[in-house]
Amino acid sequence: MATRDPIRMFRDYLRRKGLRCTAERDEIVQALQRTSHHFRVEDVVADLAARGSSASRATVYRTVPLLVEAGLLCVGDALPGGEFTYEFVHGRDHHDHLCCLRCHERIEFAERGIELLQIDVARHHGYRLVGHHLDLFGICPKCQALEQGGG
Amino acid sequence: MATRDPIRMFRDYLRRKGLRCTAERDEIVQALQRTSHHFRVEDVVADLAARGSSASRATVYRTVPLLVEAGLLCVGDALPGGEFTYEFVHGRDHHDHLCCLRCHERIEFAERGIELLQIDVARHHGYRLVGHHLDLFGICPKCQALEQGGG
DNA sequence: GTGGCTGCAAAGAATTTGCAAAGGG
DNA sequence: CCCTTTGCAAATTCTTTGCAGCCAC
Repeated sequence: MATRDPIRMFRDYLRRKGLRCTAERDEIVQALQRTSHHFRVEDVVADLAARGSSASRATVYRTVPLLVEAGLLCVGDALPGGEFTYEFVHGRDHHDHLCCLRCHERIEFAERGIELLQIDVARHHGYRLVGHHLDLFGICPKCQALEQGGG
Repeated sequence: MATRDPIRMFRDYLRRKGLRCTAERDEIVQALQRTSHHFRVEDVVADLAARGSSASRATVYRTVPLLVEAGLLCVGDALPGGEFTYEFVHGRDHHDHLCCLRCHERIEFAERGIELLQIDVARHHGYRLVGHHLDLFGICPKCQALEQGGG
């Protein structure tokens, strides 16, 4: 397994960018590993606070964009109020998402057929495909039921 | 051209849901047609204000989620500060994007096969599919050539 | 030793909400 | 008529920012 330590990956990224490796940044990455797979920034803040970490809310907010750029996080969908969800993508197989517009349930799926067609599209345009980002939006079964019941 | 009138599409949606067709909601859809293809909620608010529309900011915010669910709008990228961009989708004129990571060329494409598979995925999970957001990332032919030349 | 990083708390924005009045079906 | 929708503006909530001291390099 080539799964590398995410803390190390982030440090490598920071060094490449001439930024500094700090205890706070390490702690934030550790928090990502403890937090649920799909999470909000506030979840990380809460986790750190509960552990008595020295990393503050502001530092978390300042670090998240770096983590996204480093490839450790993906931006997910938005919650009412404009808050974002993120996904910790380190060391996991690629997958796409099916999201409920109502309750924001987030189902992961991998569809070989779609990926193959993507390769076709890229090739048709002469592109060498590197990656993709696919979100499907819809209404989940539960919310559909509520709808008919009189939601 | 099979493109249906978006106002009518929205009204149909509202009726299906037992919601009401109002002048304000019509005006918001009209504003979408005037606003640039990718826009922010505040752009719509500004457009309506400039026209002296009776639709207020609150109403716009309350209507946008309905438009997304109705399939007339797609959620686009997020801006710093948590603000969203939206995209006005004309019925079946929907398209996805193929982006070059080097030169940021942005090609639009529509691949029926992918869309059909998406419907399958959604159905398999019991979801009613409303929309999707797909970006392919790669290297365009020109940049590939430069690469080999010694980029 | 230097320049980036951090915490704190207040500022800044975007979005939501409550309530009474107006209007669609 | 009943129930949804609306406007207004305050409230809520997420995110950014300014500054002084600390710390990685």
